[in-house]
Amino acid sequence: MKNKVEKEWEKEFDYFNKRITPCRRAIMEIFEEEERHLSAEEVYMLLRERGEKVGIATVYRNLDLLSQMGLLHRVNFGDGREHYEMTRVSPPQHHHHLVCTRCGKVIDYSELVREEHEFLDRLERELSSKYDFLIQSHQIYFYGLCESCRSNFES
Amino acid sequence: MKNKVEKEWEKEFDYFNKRITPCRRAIMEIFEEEERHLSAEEVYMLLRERGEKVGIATVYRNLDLLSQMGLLHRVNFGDGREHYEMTRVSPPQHHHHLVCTRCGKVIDYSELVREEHEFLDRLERELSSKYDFLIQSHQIYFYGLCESCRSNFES
DNA sequence: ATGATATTGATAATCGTTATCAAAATATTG
DNA sequence: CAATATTTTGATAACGATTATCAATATCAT
Ligand SMILES: [Mn+2]
Ligand SMILES: [Mn+2]
Ligand SMILES: [Zn+2]
Ligand SMILES: [Zn+2]
Repeated sequence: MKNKVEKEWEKEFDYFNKRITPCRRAIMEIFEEEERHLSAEEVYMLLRERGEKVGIATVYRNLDLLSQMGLLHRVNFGDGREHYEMTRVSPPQHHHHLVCTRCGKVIDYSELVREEHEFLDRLERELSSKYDFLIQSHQIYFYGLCESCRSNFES
Repeated sequence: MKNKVEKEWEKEFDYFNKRITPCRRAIMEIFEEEERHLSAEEVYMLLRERGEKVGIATVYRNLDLLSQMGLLHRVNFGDGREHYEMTRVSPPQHHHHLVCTRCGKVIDYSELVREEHEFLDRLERELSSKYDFLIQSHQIYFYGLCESCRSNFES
């Protein structure tokens, strides 16, 4: 009886007619374990640490695929490379980002999600009708200076 | 009497101890005329059309400088290159962006700025104190499908 | 003018990402 | 199972945006 516990995301592969390859599974597991934003290069390194032998091109390909499937979120913090993070549905982990423009530090926040939802709902309705635009997702970025960058501020 | 009308942004160069070179002036004028998002390459082309002979490296350098000075906004629509737009203060033109994930089209919107301001003020206060983070700016992106991409949707 | 400093242009280098294409893995068919 | 079709992969070349280098030029302060 191979009653394997199916992970949430496994059914998505069926839906998209994609195979759950060792590489893809490993990438998903990495994002489940590491709870942070990872670049393609970082994912590649973590895969090798696990003993998975994969090419960097495949990592890029699969990060792309997983993003299109909605299993990962692609985020851009302005440092010249893309980062990815897991799309968590249970528990929901809707959040946005504070980005320090000096040191690049990124902080996740999920304050006022209720109010955000309220505001964005209204806004989305407004924009959808006015611009005939189907809104599927949104991202909010705050830019500024983190605590340590402010204290080390001499110039 | 050379009572030249000083532009709003000219004093910023004083403040930052930077010189108003022909290249920098031309770039600012381009952004004043073209009311759109321009990539470095596009700015470079427009400069050459004007007869300004400048190197592409100088364009990159100055777009960077002008952004740091706050005269330009740097925006990223996920197409692999940075774009810039003028920071307009009078009249204030605070706005955000709708990005079509299929064709890349970008729409400026400034709906519900009042409500946005209200909400973001609260949020900023919350975040500033909780994370000891000095917030200086923010950007909101909506991703989805534009009208024409939705109608041409067959697959 | 003289010397110090800032800016520029040409071009090489860097670096993240994508394209290519043959080999390997996996699914489908008979 | 065997034969065939399809998907996925790895190695590596190519690409494209951006940055670094460095000598030449322009501008500033004395
Ligand atoms: Mn995050
Ligand atoms: Mn805009
Ligand atoms: Zn910082
Ligand atoms: Zn579109």
